[in-house]
Amino acid sequence: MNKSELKVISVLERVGGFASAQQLHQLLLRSGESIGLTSVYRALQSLVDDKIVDQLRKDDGEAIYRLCGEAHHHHLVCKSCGSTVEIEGSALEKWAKAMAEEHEYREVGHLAEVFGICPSC
Amino acid sequence: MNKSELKVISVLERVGGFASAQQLHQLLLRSGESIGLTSVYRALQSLVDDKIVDQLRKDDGEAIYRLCGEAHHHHLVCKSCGSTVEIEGSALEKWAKAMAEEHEYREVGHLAEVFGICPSC
DNA sequence: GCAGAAATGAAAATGATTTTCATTTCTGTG
DNA sequence: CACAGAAATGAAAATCATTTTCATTTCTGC
Repeated sequence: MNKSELKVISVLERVGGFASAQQLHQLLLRSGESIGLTSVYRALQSLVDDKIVDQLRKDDGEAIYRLCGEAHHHHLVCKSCGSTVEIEGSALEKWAKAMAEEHEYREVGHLAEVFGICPSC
Repeated sequence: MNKSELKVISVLERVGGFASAQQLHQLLLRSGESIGLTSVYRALQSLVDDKIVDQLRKDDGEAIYRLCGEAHHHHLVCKSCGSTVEIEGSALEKWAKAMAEEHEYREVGHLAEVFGICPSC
């Protein structure tokens, strides 16, 4: 855990939700920290790898990040307001793995989202 | 509905699942069609606007597309050659339903694909 | 204190996607 | 058919988030 990662974690705590790498960089600069955009990306990458930060994609493809202590998981996305809830996905992981093994696929990844209308919409 | 859109629809039918714009372009060229990458992007954009095609994002931010309204099933997609295998998804269906109920979401649907490298690649 | 390792960031590279723009194809009309 | 305006096409350039490179700085253990 190096300096950049600590800075990024602290700004993510302050934000309390999703933010893009560029936004986080701006916020850090504005609050007086000295850090390069490169280091923000590197820190985020490493935090994502360590499963300290959760990364997903906006519709336009830009990555957004938030703190998340949990293991790999998926989202329940509201079709109406766009709010997301983390959901538990171990059943899904098992399924994806089993399917891939059954057909002898290598380097397997998966993609899953559940859509619906949230209670408040 | 112009020529490019027809070509893109026909290749999407052939693929039967998700594919990126670049993959679709390659497939079209390989099957003897003459079409520019620009036109593939333009056609996809317009088909997405018309809700004929679904667009989503892989983890790396690349957009992938598939025809809407295809019978509901899931695929194991080869990242390298694009070939697909239909896979059994009842475990997944149950999972999606359970997650949605747990969070009181209504009108639930889901998307799931498993990616990997097929045995022959 | 010092050598080697790790971290840093500016600048260049990358790669998907979008835009520009000149050219080609289509469409309807007389 | 001819012809004008509209739509479609695609090559090349532009865009933009992200990654890589690489020279420099900071750390670490001895």
